[in-house]
Amino acid sequence: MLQSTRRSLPMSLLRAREVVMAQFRPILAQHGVSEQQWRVIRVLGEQSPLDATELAERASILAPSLTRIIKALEERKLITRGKVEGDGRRVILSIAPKGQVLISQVSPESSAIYDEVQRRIGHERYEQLLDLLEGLIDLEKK
Amino acid sequence: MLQSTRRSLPMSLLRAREVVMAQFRPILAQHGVSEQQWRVIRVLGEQSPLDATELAERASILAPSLTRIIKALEERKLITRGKVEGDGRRVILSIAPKGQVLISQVSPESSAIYDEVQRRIGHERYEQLLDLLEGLIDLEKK
DNA sequence: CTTTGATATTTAACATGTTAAATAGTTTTG
DNA sequence: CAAAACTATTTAACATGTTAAATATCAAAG
Repeated sequence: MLQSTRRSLPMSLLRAREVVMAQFRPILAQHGVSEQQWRVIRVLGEQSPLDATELAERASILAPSLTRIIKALEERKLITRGKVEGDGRRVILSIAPKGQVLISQVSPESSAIYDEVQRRIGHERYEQLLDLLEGLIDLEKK
Repeated sequence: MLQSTRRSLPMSLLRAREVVMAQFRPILAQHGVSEQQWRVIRVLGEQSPLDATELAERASILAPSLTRIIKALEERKLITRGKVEGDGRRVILSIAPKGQVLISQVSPESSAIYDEVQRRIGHERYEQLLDLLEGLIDLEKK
C-alpha cells in the first residue's frame, strides 16, 4: 500500500531540518558563509588539522563539494590547506585565525537558537529525538 | 558553550535522511528519476490536479526548482501542465498515464524498503520518531 | 623494479538549493 | 477606471548534491 507523503520518513526528516535551518540561515548569511561552509569551519574548529576525507565524513559533505568549498574558504583565509609528508595524495586542512574569529562570533548566536528550539519542543523530547536519529544513522554501519 | 558536531540536530537530521535515502536512490536511478522528481510525481499521484504552489509546498521543493522539474517531467510525458481559467498566473499540474505507470512500478519496491527500515529500528520507535519530527515541523506554524 | 591494484583528490556534467529580481496577471484603493 | 499593492511563476546567478571519470600517488605482487 502507498505511503502517504505526509507521514513519510525521508520527507519528515527533510521538513524538520528545514524548520531548524530556517532559524540559522539568516545568521550565517550575515556572516557571509553558507550552511555547508559553516559545517566545514565548525568541524575544523573542533579538531584541526584534518585530512579531506575525514573532514568530508564529519561534515557530511561529498568529496566533490568539499573540493569547491575548501577552495572558497582558503581564498578567504578562513582555513589553510597543506600537504602531508609521506603521502602525496592527501590534503590537510586547518582552521585559520580568521576562521577562529568567525567561530567565536557565530557560536553564541547559534547556541541561542539551539536553546530556543530545545526549549520549544522540550528538553526531554529533544534528547529523545537525537537518540532515535542516532539509532537510524547507526543502521548504516551494520 | 559549543555544540558538538556529533550531537547536532541539523547534522543528525541530515545524516539520518542520508541513510534512508541511500536505500532509495538505486531504485529511483533504475527508473531514471531523481529523488525530487519522484516526490513531485508521488504527490500528484495522491492528488491531481494541483497548482504549482500547492505542489511545491507538499513536495517540499522551492518554486525555482519546481519550475525546472516540471519542465523535465512534462517533456517525458510523466505529468501534464495546464492553465487555470479565471487566474492566468496559475499553472495546474496533473499526473499523466505514464506517470501512473511509473508509480505502480516504483511503489512496491519503495514500500519494501520502508518496511525494512521500520523493521530494523522497530515499529514503535519508528512511529515515535515520526511523531517527534512532526512536533518539530509544527514549530514553524506557531 | 615494474606492473597491477587500491586510495585520495579533483574535474566534469548535470540536477537541485537558494536568494533576488523580473514578468505577468490579479486585487485593492482612491 | 487607473495607479498601487499583491500574488504566482519564471529567470538569473551562484553554491552544492550527485554520479562517473580522470589524475596522481601509494601499496602490493610478481
